Order: sequence, then structure tokens, then C-alpha cells
Amino acid sequence: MSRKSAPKSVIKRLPVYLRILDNLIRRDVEIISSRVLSEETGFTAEQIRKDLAYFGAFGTRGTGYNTSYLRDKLLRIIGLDKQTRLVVIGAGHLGKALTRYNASKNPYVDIVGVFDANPEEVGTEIEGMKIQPIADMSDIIKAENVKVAMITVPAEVAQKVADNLISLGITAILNFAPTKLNVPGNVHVHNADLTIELQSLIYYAMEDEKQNLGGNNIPQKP
Amino acid sequence: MSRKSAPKSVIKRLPVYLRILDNLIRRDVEIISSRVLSEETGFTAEQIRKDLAYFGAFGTRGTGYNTSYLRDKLLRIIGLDKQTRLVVIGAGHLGKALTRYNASKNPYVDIVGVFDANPEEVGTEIEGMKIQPIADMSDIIKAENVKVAMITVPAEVAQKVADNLISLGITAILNFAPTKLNVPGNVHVHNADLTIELQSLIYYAMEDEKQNLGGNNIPQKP
DNA sequence: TGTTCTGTGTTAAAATATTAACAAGTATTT
DNA sequence: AAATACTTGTTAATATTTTAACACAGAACA
Repeated sequence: MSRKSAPKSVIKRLPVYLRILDNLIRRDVEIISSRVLSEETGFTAEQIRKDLAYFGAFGTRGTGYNTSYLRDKLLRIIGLDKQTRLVVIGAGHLGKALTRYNASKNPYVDIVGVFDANPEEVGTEIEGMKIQPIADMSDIIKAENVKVAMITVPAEVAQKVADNLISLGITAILNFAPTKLNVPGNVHVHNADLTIELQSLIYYAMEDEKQNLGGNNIPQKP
Repeated sequence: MSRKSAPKSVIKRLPVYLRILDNLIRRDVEIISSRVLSEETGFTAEQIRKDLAYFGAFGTRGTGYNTSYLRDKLLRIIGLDKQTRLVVIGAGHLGKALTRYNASKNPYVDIVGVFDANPEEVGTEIEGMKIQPIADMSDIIKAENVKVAMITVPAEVAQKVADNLISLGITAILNFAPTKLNVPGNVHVHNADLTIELQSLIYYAMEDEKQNLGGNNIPQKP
């Protein structure tokens, strides 16, 4: 019964498997082996099998995995089998990008509100949705019983926005503001910090550069 | 001399330290302990000290770290002491958000070109920079000797764009397209996949939901 | 100048995560 | 129907990462 709960690293890979399966199903592929999944995802076949094993046995030995069946299982595991309602706070370029992408390409979530403090943005449309004033946030979050929010406001106001959201019942925040949010223990925060990704990439790029430049550092034997 | 190279997980935290130090220096804080850094970053003090130790001994025992000194060291370590030139491919909302953020808030990088295939976008300005046609990409990358690129094009064309970039000498790619890029071994790719962050967040949020719903599962003593 | 206090840097232990190996099914072939 | 080929699920070994413990060095104070 009580299966050992899956590591965080595993949870981060599940959405990748899900996406590949979506693609395969669209291409009418019905069966897929862990080896081929490996090629598509970049993770090793062993890892994929082990990841799935945390949640059950979904494949057929000698054959592979049924794509539709495995997708359904993954949806259930991740919690996407029922649409997740969410709100976007901050309708700058990033907020708009996220709204547009999720509204058009992510069938598993339902954006029920996009909010911005800037009066000039309020009223304009994005993906058939009117951007609303922050003042209206409370009503919608309560009426729709929203639990998940994406924050794309400037860092200076992110904590205030988060506090507000939490008081309205939000328990999961995807934070794009480059700042640490202090939240109570029952609230989940994932930081999607684009600067971090860029700077750590630069680290590896520069590392190469140095090696190529540094010349012959090998000490000569006397 | 030959220090053991730092784990990936450490590299991902360095930009966070850097940001906090920037903030502290702006507030004229000159000395900081690992304990206070811990509060600001959310990482443990032990972890911070150990992370820094991979690169040297930058603090003073009994006192803490000099903020300016540590920032300079971190800049050197990450490779941000010299400005990194980079290009943005794809000028949709996400490309614009990244361009705007990095041009105005990230002093360590220099965006030398923003490119888009859509003729309607070409010529419009973002942060004082004209969006250029993909056709001009080659000239600028070569002229400026650019090594780093951010890709924010649709998934369908991401691989083609990446191949093109690599042929022009790009060796580091921050990929926002939700697809796996196949690249030669000397090219670094970091995937910044916003869907993955959102879906794994939903996993943890739904996990709670289930527990709260499930009712009293504790078996009664007879 | 010695004593105490504070906080770093280093070494050791514990916890996570990945990789490898293989036994156990399933399908296919002869 | 037996033998072969395949591919999963599970267990064991390895590697990585985090947490903990503490010796050591500088600062403050008596």
C-alpha cells in the first residue's frame, strides 16, 4: 500500500514524459518503449522506468508502454486529470506570454483571471480575456475557488501580492519575480527565475572559453 | 591548485547569492554573515559556506563576508566580470519580456540583437533596440562574436533555429521552447521550461488537496 | 595579554539521486 | 511447443548532494 513518496527530481520529469506522450498520441503512436522515450526526452531509459515505478507498473514486459494509458496515469499522478484553475498576477510581457501559452497550448489548466495594477493595461484583451484591476482579484479567486497563482509583478511588490493571494486562499505560487517569497508552511512556492538560468548557463560557457584561451598551462618537465 | 569542480546544484545558487549581495550593497551593508545570507536566500548557512568553499575562502572568521569583495569574487567565478554579449531569437511576448528585463535590470549582460521571423514585428522597437529579421542574425553574431543565445521561438522551429545558431558559433543556448534540442557535445543547453514548473507545482498542490479531502483515514483502535 | 565570543572553513555522516544489473514476463520465431 | 528476442520492474551499487559537527581564526573585552 504505502508506496515511498517520489523524490522531487522525479516529479520534475513527469511533465516531460507527459508532453512527449501528447506528441506521440497526436502522431497516432500507440506503443512506446522506455528506450525510445529516452531518445525523445534525453533522460536514460533506466531512469524513466524507475521514475514510473514510484507510482506503479504501467507497462507490458517485452512490449513497452501504451501511450494513451500511460498519459492518463501521468495526468492522474500529477493532478491534471481535473482542470486546474489559476490566476495570473501581472500582465506585462511575461504575464501575457504565460497567459497566451497556457490558454492556447496547455489544455490541462484554466486561466480564470489576469490582473494588473496598471490602469492602461486594464480592459485590454489577451487570449479573449480582459485584463482586470487588482481590486477584482479577491472576488474571482473566491468565486472560482482558485488555489494556484502565477506572479509576474516587479520584485518590489511581489511579497505584498503574495501575502494578499495567500489571504485569499491561494496555496501554490509560481513566482517569476526575482525575489524570495516568505510564505507559511502550507503554501508551495516554485521560483522560476530566468536570470538564474541565464547566469548559470554563462558559467558553463565561460568555463569553456577559459580552457580554450588559457594556453599551455601544463608545467614542463625539467 | 586543482580544486574539485563544483556541482551543478552549487552553480545554480551562485546567481542567487549575487543578487542578494547586489541588494545589500545598494543598501550600504558592508558585512554579512552566512546566517543572515541564509535568511535572505532561503538556503541554509552551512550550504552557503560549503558552496563558497568550492572556490576559495572569501570570509573572515568571527566576522562574516565583505559584501563588495564577495560580489566581485562571485562575478569572476560565474564569468560575469566581463559583459556577456547575447542575442534573443523570437520577439514574442516572452522574447520581449526577457529583452526588457535583461536590458534594464541585468547589468552583467549585453543584448546585441533581437530577431524575429514575423515581418510585422521587424522594425518595431524594444528597449531602444530594433527587432531585426532572422536574415541579419548571421552578420551580427559573427561581427560581435556572440556565444550565448536565448531561444523563444515556437517549439516546431526551435531545432532549426538552434542548428542555425550553432553553425554561426553559438555555444550556449537558453531554450524556452518546450522541446528537446539535439546539439553537439560542445554546446551547452539550459532548458527553461515554464510548463514543467507549473505542472510540478500543481502536483504538490493537488497532493495537499487529496489529503485534506480524504477524511479520517486513521484506523480506529478496537 | 589572556579569555571569551562569534562565525568561517573543513571534514565526516546522512540523505538523495543516478546508474547498472538482472530476474521475470510477454511476444515472436522456428 | 520450445527456443529466442525484447522490454519491463525491481534490487543492488555508485555517485552526488545536503546536513551536521567542530576545529580554527579573528574581534572584542577584561
